[in-house]
Amino acid sequence: MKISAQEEYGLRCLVQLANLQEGESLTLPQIAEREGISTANAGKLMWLLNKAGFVNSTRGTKGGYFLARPAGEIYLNEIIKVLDEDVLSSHCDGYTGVLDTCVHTGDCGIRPVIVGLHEIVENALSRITLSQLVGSEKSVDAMFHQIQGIHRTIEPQRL
Amino acid sequence: MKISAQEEYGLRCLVQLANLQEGESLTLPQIAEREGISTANAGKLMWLLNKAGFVNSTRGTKGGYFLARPAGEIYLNEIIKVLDEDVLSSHCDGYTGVLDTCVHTGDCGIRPVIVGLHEIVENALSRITLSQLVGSEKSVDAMFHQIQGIHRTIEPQRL
DNA sequence: CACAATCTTGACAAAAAAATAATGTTTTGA
DNA sequence: TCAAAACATTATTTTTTTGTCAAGATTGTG
Repeated sequence: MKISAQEEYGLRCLVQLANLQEGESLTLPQIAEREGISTANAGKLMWLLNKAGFVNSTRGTKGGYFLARPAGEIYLNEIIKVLDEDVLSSHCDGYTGVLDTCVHTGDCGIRPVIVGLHEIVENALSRITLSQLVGSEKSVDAMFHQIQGIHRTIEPQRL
Repeated sequence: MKISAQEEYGLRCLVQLANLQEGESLTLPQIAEREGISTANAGKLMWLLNKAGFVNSTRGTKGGYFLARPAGEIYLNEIIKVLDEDVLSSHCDGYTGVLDTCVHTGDCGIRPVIVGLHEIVENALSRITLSQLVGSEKSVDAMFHQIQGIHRTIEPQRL
């Protein structure tokens, strides 16, 4: 179970915009440089996020991207759902092996686990807004664990 | 965030073996048929699971696969870690964009969220054994939610 | 012992995802 | 008005993930 490239980079681009002051915006080359991705890739991601209503843009010189809503009102579960194209709702159609429909269509012992995991993740993400990701790693870590009620004994560090 | 094909099919194959009585085993064609996947694919998955120590096999006529340990002693988090190749530990090296290292190596605001999500999932999976997946969908669903302490108002159903 | 059933393993092909390229449209300002 | 800067959209290429194939190795059976 892992985060896709689209989720990772899309979220990171949004955090960049969440860092801006009212009235400011970022161009594609600026976003691309700040995240270490290509301008073309940034363009595609922002196009997606624009279509989904998370960001707005203005064209022409002095143009750029900015959040369509206050960062404090954008929850991570909404973002992930768009960037991941709501993968749960098509799960059973996606793993049918060589057949047309999954052999476990009737009564499936692992489906509750898949659904349950997604519920858990969705639930965790639905408690976090974009604005809560703008601080330092340490502060975000503390926020996350406070909200989720998990306690850790070691310091967060590079993986 | 989604389950990979390897995780899905690998887990399903293990559940098939968990259904067996002591002394029984399943051949690759049998596993393949029961899961609706090709024999070749089943072979690859079982090879992986064998290497990881979850199953044992005997060759020749009357050969086949069986669990290396009692199903009640095999936890889902161990299985997923093998089938997913422990993706968390290489996360930061995997999303470096066009650069050699991630721009957020020093202080990263979203890393705690990624790590935290994996902790949550890992924690949920570490409470479930293979033997708990052998029942009906309804019973597995009840088990899952009882263990995780989550309550749902709607019935589980096909996605 | 020979043969058939079975697992093992590495190479290869197909499909999906990700990234890039190309082309077009809009806006600003000299 | 025209050129430059910027976004918008679709097509193409590249990379990664999945799945398949084929040749080899092992074991049981008659």
